[in-house]
Amino acid sequence: MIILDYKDKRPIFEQVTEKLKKLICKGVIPSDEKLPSVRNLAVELSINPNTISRAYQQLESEGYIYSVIGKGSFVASAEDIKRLKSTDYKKELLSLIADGKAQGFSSDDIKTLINETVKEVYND
Amino acid sequence: MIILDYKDKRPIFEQVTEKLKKLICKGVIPSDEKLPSVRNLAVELSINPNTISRAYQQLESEGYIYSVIGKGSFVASAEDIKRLKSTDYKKELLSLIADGKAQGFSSDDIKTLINETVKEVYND
DNA sequence: ATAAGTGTACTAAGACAATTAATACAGTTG
DNA sequence: CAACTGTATTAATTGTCTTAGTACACTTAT
Repeated sequence: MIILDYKDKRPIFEQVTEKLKKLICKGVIPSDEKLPSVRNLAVELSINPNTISRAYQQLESEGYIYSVIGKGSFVASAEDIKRLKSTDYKKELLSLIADGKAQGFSSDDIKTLINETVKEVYND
Repeated sequence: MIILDYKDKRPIFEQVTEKLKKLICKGVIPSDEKLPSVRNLAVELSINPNTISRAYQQLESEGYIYSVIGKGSFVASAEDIKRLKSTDYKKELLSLIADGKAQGFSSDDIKTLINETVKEVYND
């Protein structure tokens, strides 16, 4: 389900956090579904359970999952995930477009670039 | 010209690299302009010359500047900067839009989100 | 020529974060 | 009761960042 990249210089717990987040956002792990246990995922990825725990705590602090002692960790509700996806994506988009403006791209420059890219990605 | 953020957990050389890159992309430091010397910028930022040197080498490896022993470091040509800005920006845009698609946003979803954001940023 | 200024390279040391290992606690489930 | 959950703590290790110091090769101005 997850493949770690040891060439990547970012911390492992951050990679795990990000990859789980993407799996959740893509719907691969549906809402209220149980995530692998801290210990099981640690074995699967051949890393320490503490590292998985840290990733889970990060995801919980961001609202993507909730953890219950004795039961496990679970993906947040569909409404929560939908809201998080939208706000997170908007935030990234805003940052990128603001950067573009700061670098001198005009409103039309940006729109053109974006339309080209959307066409590429969606093949239409 | 540059202010370091010691709350930021990223390495200092990375902050310096990024901030210089933005200054170059914004045209604050024009093409073929001489950058501050490794030692001068180190004094100005109260950090080690080695750290500045590492940032300059990073920028050179990406093509944003060129360094000459005995002379100094200089911003790349206008054509090079223009090309780098465009390709780098396209790369980020492509990554973000591909992510959006992977997360289930439709072509129209994306376009709507983007148009809203462009309006916000450019106030039109 | 000489001095000062340029980027670059190398080593040693210290600081810090990430990771691991081991153990323990509190709660749930069958 | 036994096996499983997430969480917490401590100690040790590892790797990267940063600094300090020194040195080299080159350019520029005096």
